[in-house]
Amino acid sequence: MKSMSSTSDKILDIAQSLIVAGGYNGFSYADISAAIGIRKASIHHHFPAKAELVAVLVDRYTKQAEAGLQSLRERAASPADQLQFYIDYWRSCIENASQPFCVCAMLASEMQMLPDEVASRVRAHFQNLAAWLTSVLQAGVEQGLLRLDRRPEEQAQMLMASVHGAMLSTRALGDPGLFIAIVGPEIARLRGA
Amino acid sequence: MKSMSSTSDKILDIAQSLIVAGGYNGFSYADISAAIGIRKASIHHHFPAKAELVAVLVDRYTKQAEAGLQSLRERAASPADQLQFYIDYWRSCIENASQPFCVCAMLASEMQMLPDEVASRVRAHFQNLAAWLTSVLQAGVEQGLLRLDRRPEEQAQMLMASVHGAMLSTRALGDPGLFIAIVGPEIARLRGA
DNA sequence: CATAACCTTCCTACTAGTAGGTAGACAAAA
DNA sequence: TTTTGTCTACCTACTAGTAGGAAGGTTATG
Repeated sequence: MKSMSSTSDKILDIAQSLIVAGGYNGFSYADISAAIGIRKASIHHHFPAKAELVAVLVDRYTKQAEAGLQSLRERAASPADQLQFYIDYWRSCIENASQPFCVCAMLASEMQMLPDEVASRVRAHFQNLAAWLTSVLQAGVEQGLLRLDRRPEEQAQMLMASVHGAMLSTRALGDPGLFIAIVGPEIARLRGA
Repeated sequence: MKSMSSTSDKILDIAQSLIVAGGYNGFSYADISAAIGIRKASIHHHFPAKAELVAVLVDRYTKQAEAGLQSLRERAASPADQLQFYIDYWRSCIENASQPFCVCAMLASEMQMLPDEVASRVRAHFQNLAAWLTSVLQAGVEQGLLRLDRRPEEQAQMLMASVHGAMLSTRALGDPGLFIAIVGPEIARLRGA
């Protein structure tokens, strides 16, 4: 059994952290090469083109996210707790700086100049996340645990925007605590103020 | 009387629209050159280095924004109306595609790899905007026109995040109507549900 | 007035360095 | 032996930035 991660996984890991830092145009094959001690040409062996690399990366990210959200749904007792765990996940990512921004949020800002194969996947992730939030909010309403003043799908979009906007302000102002200061009250209000 | 804009203004105009589309690393002197029919070297005459160009651009943007927000404060009758005009401004920018994203929000996402002279100015813009929103919310509370369930400065950060997040979702999902669908209810709730 | 000096703006032509990407050799493993 | 992964060496296109000069206007001086 080889528990070490494969080269292509390492490439994707580094590329992901570089994208989180600077977006699609903010990294190069040379950066990855330097980070994992492999030649540029070897990266091209695994991922012939940059657009393809990022498309695979977003696919992987979306799958991981979907699995995480799904398991959250199974483990967390109530819809309210599911929301809480969701934002707690991001809070810890931001506070320990392991991943201070969502890959797809980062790429979404550059949407207009992303290769089609990447842009469509980023859009899909937004749809997935909105759908998950919608269904959690919906369930919360049905169980009488959440109080919404809008339709679940609208409220889901509002919440998603709040989360992404909070990441942006956190980064712009360099204050890790700002994320939870923004998103926390939003969740609290949904719980029924 | 010369009503035509100067070359350096044209350079900044184009650079701004290119940054809105693709961020700091998403444009080059060659792009500007092609857009306004001037050689690259001539752009370097006006702005010796890219970091300087963008720093000047952000200064100009911040001044324009500050002037706009200030005049909004003087013209709009109530704090509630001031908020409404603020989001209406962005709604029209997004709907007619004249400027579908805030320059500083775009740059903020790349914060970690921005030259210092740019990063500090972007941070300043976030502080300015937060301060303006805070004071408007504060005034709304004092006049009994707005109902906040948090301190004005917290509520201002929440609103700012909502606006930026709404821009991001709008872009990611390619749905211009999404902006107002997200931000509208947020304002409505502040007005007192 | 004439003219010399200067300043601004733009140009052509260039540099060093980096981008993504390719060709082919080599070694090790299946 | 064929496949897989890595390498060296290279390519073309593009990056920011520089050197030096031409054209035109402005200002100072004779």
